[in-house]
Amino acid sequence: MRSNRRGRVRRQHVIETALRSFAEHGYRGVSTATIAQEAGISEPGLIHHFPTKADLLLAVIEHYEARSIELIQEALSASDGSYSGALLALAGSHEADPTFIRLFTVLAAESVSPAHPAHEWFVARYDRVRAEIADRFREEQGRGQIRGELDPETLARQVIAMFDGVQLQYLLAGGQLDLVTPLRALLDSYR
Amino acid sequence: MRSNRRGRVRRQHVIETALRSFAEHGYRGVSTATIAQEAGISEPGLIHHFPTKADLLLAVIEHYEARSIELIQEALSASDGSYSGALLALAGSHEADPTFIRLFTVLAAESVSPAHPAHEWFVARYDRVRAEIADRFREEQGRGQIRGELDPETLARQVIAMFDGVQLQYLLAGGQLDLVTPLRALLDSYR
DNA sequence: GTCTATATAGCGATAGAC
DNA sequence: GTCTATCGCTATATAGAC
Repeated sequence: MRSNRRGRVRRQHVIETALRSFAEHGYRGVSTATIAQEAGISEPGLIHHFPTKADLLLAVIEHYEARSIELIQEALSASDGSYSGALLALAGSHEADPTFIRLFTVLAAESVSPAHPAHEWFVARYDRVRAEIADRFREEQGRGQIRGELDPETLARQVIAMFDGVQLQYLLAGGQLDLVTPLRALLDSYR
Repeated sequence: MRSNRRGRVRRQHVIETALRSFAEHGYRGVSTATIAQEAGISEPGLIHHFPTKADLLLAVIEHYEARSIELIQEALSASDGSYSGALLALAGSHEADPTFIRLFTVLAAESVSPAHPAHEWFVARYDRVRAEIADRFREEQGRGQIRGELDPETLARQVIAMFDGVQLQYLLAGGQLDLVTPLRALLDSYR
C-alpha cells in the first residue's frame, strides 16, 4: 500500500519532468536516459512505469490535456460567460506558464509526420477543438454577439491558427512578444 | 572542370533530397545515412559536400529561402501590386507544393529550442519578415487601403500567425483544409 | 570527388538480482 | 518497485584507398 502510493507519486514526478523535457526539445530531441536522470531515477526504473518512450509521451500529453481543460474552464468562469473573454484569459494564463504552449507548439508540428507516436492524437484533437469552438461561435451568433454573415467554421479555424501562430512567435522571440494583442484584435473584428 | 560541374549537380541533388527528408521528419527525425541513401550517394560522399549535418540543414534552409523569395515576387507581379492579393497568391502556390510549408512548419517549431542548429536563423527570419510586412501595411495605410486606426505591427503579427497556423492545420488534416479562406477573411477585415 | 571500412558514442529496451 | 549490467542497434563523423 505504502509502496503503491510512493509508486504513483514517482510516476507523477516522471511525467512532470518529461513534460518539461519534451517541451524543451521535442519527442525526438530527448532520450529516456536524460529524462530518467533529471527525474532522479534509473532508466529501467522509468521503463517500469512506461514500457516504451511513446507510452511516456502519451501519458505526458494526457496530463497536459487535463490541465488544459482546467485552464479553459477557469477562464470561462472568470469571464462571466463571454467566450471571447475566456479565450483571451486562456492566452493570458499561457503567457504566465510558457511550458504548456511550448509543449504543444513543438509536439504539434513534430507530429505532422504520420510516423510520429502522437500523430493520431493531434489529428483527432484538432478536429475536436475546431468543432467545439465552431459550436460556441454558432451560439454567440444566435445571440447576436457575432455578425451573422461570418462562417463559424472559418472563425474557429482562424482563432486556432492565431493561437498557434502567436505562440510560435512568442517562443521564437524568447517571450518578448505578447499573445493577447493579435488575438484580441481578431476577436474584436467578429462583432 | 567536368568533375566540378558534376560535383555541383550532385550537391544540388543532395540538397533537394534533404529538403524532402527534413520536411517529412524534421532535422532530428532523419539521419545523414538515410539522406545519403535516398540521394544515391554514400554517407562519406555526402559529408564531403556538407561537413556536418547542421551544415546540410542550413544549406537546405537557404535553398528554401531563395525559392520562397521567388514565390513572393511572382505573387506580387501576378497581383498588380495589391499586397493582400500577393499574400493570397502565395498561400495558393504553397497549397500546390506542400513541401515548402511542411519544411517551414516542422523546422520553425523544432528550432524553438536554443540548442537547435537553425534557432538563430529562424529568430532572425521572423524579425525580418515581421518588419517587412509591417512596412508594406504602413504603405497601404498611407494610400488609404487599410483602415487608419489599425496598428501595422499587430497586423503583420496577425498575418504571419494566420499563415503559420493554417499551414499546421493543413498538414495535420492531410491537405483537406484550404489555406486561403481563413487568410482572405483576415485580410478583408483590414479594409 | 567518391568510395570501403571503421571509430566512437548514444539510443531504446531487456535480463535478472534484490 | 528499483536497481546494475548489458544487449543490439543506429547515430555522426573520420581514415585512408582509389
